[in-house]
Amino acid sequence: MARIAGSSGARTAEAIRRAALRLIWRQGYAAMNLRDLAAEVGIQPSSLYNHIETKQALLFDLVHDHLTALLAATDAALEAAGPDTLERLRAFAAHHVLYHLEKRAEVYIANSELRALDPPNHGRVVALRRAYEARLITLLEAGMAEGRLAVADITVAAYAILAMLTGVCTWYRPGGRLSNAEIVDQHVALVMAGVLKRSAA
Amino acid sequence: MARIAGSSGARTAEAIRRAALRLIWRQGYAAMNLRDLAAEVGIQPSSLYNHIETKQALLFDLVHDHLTALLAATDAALEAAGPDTLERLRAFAAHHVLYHLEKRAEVYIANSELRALDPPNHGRVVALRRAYEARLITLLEAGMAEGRLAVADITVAAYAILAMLTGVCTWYRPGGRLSNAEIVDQHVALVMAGVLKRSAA
Amino acid sequence: MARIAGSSGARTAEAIRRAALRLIWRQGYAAMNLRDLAAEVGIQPSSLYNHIETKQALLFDLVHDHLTALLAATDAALEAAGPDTLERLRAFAAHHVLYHLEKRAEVYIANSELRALDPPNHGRVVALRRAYEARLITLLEAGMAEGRLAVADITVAAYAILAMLTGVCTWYRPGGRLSNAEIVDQHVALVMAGVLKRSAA
Amino acid sequence: MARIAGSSGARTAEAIRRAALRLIWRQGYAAMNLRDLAAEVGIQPSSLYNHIETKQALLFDLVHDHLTALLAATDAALEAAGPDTLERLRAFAAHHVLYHLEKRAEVYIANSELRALDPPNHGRVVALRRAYEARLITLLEAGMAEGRLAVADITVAAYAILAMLTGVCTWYRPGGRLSNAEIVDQHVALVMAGVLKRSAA
DNA sequence: AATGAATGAGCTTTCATTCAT
DNA sequence: TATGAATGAAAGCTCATTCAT
Repeated sequence: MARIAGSSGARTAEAIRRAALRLIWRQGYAAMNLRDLAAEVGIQPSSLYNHIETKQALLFDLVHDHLTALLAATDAALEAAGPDTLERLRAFAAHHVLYHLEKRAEVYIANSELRALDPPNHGRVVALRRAYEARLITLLEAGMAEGRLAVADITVAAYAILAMLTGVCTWYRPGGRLSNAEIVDQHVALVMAGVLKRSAA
Repeated sequence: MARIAGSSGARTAEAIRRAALRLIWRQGYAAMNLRDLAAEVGIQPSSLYNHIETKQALLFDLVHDHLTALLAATDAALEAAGPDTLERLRAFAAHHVLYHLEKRAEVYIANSELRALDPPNHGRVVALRRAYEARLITLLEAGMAEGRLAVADITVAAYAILAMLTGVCTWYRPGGRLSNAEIVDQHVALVMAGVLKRSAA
Repeated sequence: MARIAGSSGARTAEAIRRAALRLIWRQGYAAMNLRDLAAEVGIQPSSLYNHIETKQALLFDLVHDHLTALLAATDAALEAAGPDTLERLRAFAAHHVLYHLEKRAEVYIANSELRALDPPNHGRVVALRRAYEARLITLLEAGMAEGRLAVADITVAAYAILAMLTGVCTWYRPGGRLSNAEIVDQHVALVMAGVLKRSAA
Repeated sequence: MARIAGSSGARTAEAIRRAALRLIWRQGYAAMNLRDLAAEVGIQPSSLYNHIETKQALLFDLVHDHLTALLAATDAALEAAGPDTLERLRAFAAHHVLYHLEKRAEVYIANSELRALDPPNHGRVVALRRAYEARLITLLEAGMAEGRLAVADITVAAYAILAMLTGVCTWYRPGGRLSNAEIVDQHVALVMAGVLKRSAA
């Protein structure tokens, strides 16, 4: 008899990814062990290998898939924001914060476990990150060219902005005092206040 | 690395701390192993135990000593800045960035290896971190009370600012295009632009 | 030793127990190391952990299982001896010697490695030992109450008898000059001569 | 200035022996470590080597000195008992128990840590033990020759008696319910009752 | 797809011992 | 006589991974 779709196998694979995400987020890649991962999923360690290639490949998949999805979602948000540079910048910041609020584990891992990737995987992931950062740098360059933004150094500003926006992952707890929208708005405001030419708001 | 000739105990202990700092920074606490640490110092793994209690105690010492030193240096910088709230805020931001530029390894470890501390050590370190964050929160509260700052939420602003300023550790490389002073100035400007009430600059 | 071909898990587990028994008997628990144990069984040291929890748990299992089996076998022997107190006492002594001749390793370990058990395990084993000693003490009390035994102090007598009977483990070598039956008989005779009231033989 | 007799050095050496005796008694030779021994004495581990040659030599000294002293004291007790075989046997048993009550640690170590001695040391100690056992065997042989004792096998009887008398070390606690004299008397009685020819008491 | 058993490499840590001071 | 620092060997145990079933 044929295996039904969404079968136990696929469900197990997805459970492994979810559990790995959580464990690596909390403990780090090196500190996570496959025993604990298997236990979390409710299978034996050896059974993991029906679904993953190696521990390293699992990490790469998680990071790679996250960055690919982030890039696609960002491009969609910029598209939706229309052609105006400041609108696109606001949209970038808002989307970044919101996405990062919702995918804290993925984000954290993609940032902090880069070093755990072996060289070939590392290269591919760094390329994706560069592509993402380029979205912001392009906007800052456009804003400068249009005379509507004022930053001393575009690269430094881009990294500072990304650091600030990403920082939300560190302290955010769902169900906290502030709504996601409030958090997003405040961060967008901080960014825009930091980069806008005084006369251009 | 070569054996440190005529190494007194104190010199070996310091070499261990320096090497551990570097290795944990690059690889993370869990991924660092004591064989490599010993090799870096030029001694046998068992000799480490003449100078450290355990790997865990070594991590705690590094984090604890860093946070204690940061707190002391920050208080000195604030003292030197005089009584004006905005001056003190600028001094805090400037000092934070400069200190973080110079102690990137310590900072990174103190931030990202908190989770590797066992519960008693974790508690003591978190208390120190809270004390440091309180320095900034106090300044923001004072600025708000004086009507010279405008932020929607002080806690969120504090964490966002700290995230941005600390982010410098991620990308800074000594000998890069910008001087430390330029990096500091730009970050101070970004912070002040973000929090100043428009009429109060 | 050679690899056990087609070893099922249970067979390996049993081989580990047998080898551990022998090694601990000869060298003591602290002096036995798991590398040697594994080599004796014909597996790698890490493979031991598919069958034991820890070295300490292995010791506890050996001691606990021995004492449980000894208690059960003793009760069966007493049952078979019928109701007469002196018959039961003879049966106890005979069974003790015979069992100890055949299980010298288990006995020795249970006696001399008590101190190597960690506190919780130690407590459980001591309770089993007390239960065993109580079998003899009960018989001596009954014999005294019936006026057929004469000992100055029942507890001292019980310990002295157990020490004497157990002492056989120290010097017995299978295939020696005396048959097991002769050794048993002589020890029973020594015990009975020591405790019988002169008029009651 | 000359070193005074009973100087700190000699006192340290004696303290080491006393502490080693206690630790080996409680934990066994293999489980005792020189760190703990040094701590017990109040010096650093490396300082032990001003007083002992090796851990192994320390064990040998303790065992050897004990057996030598035991032999000498036994011979003195037999001498004092006069020429009568039964008197000498009673004296032997009484002396054995009393000596063992008072030197429980030494006795235990000499019995159970034989296996921890390396071959040359082991041989020398076994010779001393044999010499001691020979004292009892000689008495039993004499008693048999005189027709006053009745045992099935002299060697078995000797080992059984020694096991019983030595067993006192296992359970004796100073300050217990019975006086040393009572314990001694009871054991002497058990021995004599076990070996006397019925008509010869 | 799942598993129990095995493995080799590696981990942190302990150990008895040495030696210059 | 005492010690702090060093060491090589070894300890118990964990790890990611393999493979026959």
